[in-house]
Amino acid sequence: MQDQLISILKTALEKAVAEGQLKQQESPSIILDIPPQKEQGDYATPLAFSLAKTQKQSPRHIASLLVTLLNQSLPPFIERIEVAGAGYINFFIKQEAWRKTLLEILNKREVYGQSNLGVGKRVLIEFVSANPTGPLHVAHGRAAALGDALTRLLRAVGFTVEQEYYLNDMGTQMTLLGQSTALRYRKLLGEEIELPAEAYQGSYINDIAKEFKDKLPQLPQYSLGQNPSVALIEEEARKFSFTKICSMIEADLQMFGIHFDRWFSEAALHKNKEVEQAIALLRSKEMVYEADGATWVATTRYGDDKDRVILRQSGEMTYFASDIAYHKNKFDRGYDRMINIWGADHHGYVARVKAAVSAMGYSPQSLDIVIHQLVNLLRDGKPVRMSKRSGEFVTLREVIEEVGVDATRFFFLMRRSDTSLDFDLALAKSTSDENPVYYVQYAHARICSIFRVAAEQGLDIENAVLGMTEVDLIPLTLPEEIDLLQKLSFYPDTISEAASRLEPHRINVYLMELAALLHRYYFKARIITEDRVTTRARLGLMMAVQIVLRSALGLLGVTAPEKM
RNA sequence: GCGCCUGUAGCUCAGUCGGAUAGAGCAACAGCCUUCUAAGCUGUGGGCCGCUGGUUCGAUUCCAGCCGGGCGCACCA
Repeated sequence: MQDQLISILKTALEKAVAEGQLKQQESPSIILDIPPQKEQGDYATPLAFSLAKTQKQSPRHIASLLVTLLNQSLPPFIERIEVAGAGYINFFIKQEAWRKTLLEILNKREVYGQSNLGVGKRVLIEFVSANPTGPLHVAHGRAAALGDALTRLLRAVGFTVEQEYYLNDMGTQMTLLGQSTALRYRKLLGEEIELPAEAYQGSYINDIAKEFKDKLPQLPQYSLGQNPSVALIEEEARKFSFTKICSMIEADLQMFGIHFDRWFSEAALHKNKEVEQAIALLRSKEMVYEADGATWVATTRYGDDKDRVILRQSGEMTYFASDIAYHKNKFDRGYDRMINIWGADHHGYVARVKAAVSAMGYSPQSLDIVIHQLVNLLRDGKPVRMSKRSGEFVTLREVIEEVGVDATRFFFLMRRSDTSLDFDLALAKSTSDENPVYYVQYAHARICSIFRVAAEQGLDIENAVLGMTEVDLIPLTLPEEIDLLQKLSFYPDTISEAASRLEPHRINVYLMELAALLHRYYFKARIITEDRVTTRARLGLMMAVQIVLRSALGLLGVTAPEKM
């Protein structure tokens, strides 16, 4: 519908130019709005205002000129077009047009709303990528929900999307992890040991150490009756803990409904000499220099605040060196787009990574870095204190176990990612009208319930809807019905917008609006009436709402329950 | 001090590629269940869109400066 309006407006513009009524100019982007008042029509465009300046004519004049031209060949779905206010062009749509939309939904079913904007394009989306030193906590959950919803959105508009988790499986923190487990292990054996402050403290380390204790005797040193060295224990503990924690993380994600296509190992980058190659590439671009005993990349040349070290005085590589190699690897895999999802605590890295990408000769425009702000976990409005140092943080698993996958996902996605998020556990769990998840799911369940009652009365829904034509939908004339139809017709636009702006929260907002209209309608009118013709039309409408609710919930990874 | 994000109703937030009288939920108050699920619906009140200036026919939206909040500013990960 919107596309058609835009295209007839374009035609009218061209005509006006051809007839000399308007000067030739760059075709302006045509914006369609919903007027604030019903009397102002179904759609409106402020096009005349934006033309007024370059055309040196009053908006009102331009608007009436365009309306005259539009009226010369009015498409059948338009009732009339008016000039309003200082120069708005208002469109009044015939009801039959809405009926066409409904039929389209009933025909397309779950593919309604999808488009092909991204067909043939491959996207790599990297998210979560938490260090494998402990279980995922709530902030990772937001990243996980976001990455997965973006994946679903991008797939809905035709992109081929791969999900990847970058695994920091080497370096200081892995050493520290091994030491932490080893210390706990030795404590279990009765040694008197103070745990250093920097060691990982969580109780999960203790659990891992217990398992480790059972496993360690299998080492050859033991069978030979020798005592293994501390270094060996730490090395074994590192490998063991890493494997354990990775499977913990994977299990948590699986519980959350997320399965990565690829776990990308940082260690593999080093093993395959890719870090060296990336540095060599930068060297060839004369981006690398030595100073103060370290090796630097001149990222300031590409807009970073300061140059960055890649090889420390000690001879060790920094993580930034791996990151450079990782991004080189991504670009070399030939994706059309790459998306990274990072927490706000990493936003300082955006400039340096983009700089490194540019410096290697790749296009930084192909890389989107989505930053999400942190999560404030609340219970009944009061903050839940978290401290990673003491190991007392709320894990994603705990949240999911307490409030469920659906509510957790919905809450994480409800807000724009660059605003901080209040997540109230008590609210997410409550089954009251304060809780938007249930509000939306209830709308879906309600429709299912209507269908069950209809079925009891011998109405075959599928049959009733199958082969429906416009004529069958004529009974849909209530304002609440038109509102629903109109909202349904915006679904494809909502998806494209959410996908192109990488903003899944637009789907949450849409869902709440659609659910509100459904609930309102439910109280205004009975679906199943004595009148077979009306009943059939209304069932068709309910089916369309159900299809869209289910589809939109699906984009968020939230289920659409049949019963509540 | 510098950088990024943010400031909209009492609270939590939509809206912002400049456009008509700025929206929703919650909270408050007043109503609605012999009828397809009341996890719902209806109504009322509630706003210098942080402040100041600039650009514009028009600014909550763009720009600059200030003020407040969050997060970063390592040869840490």
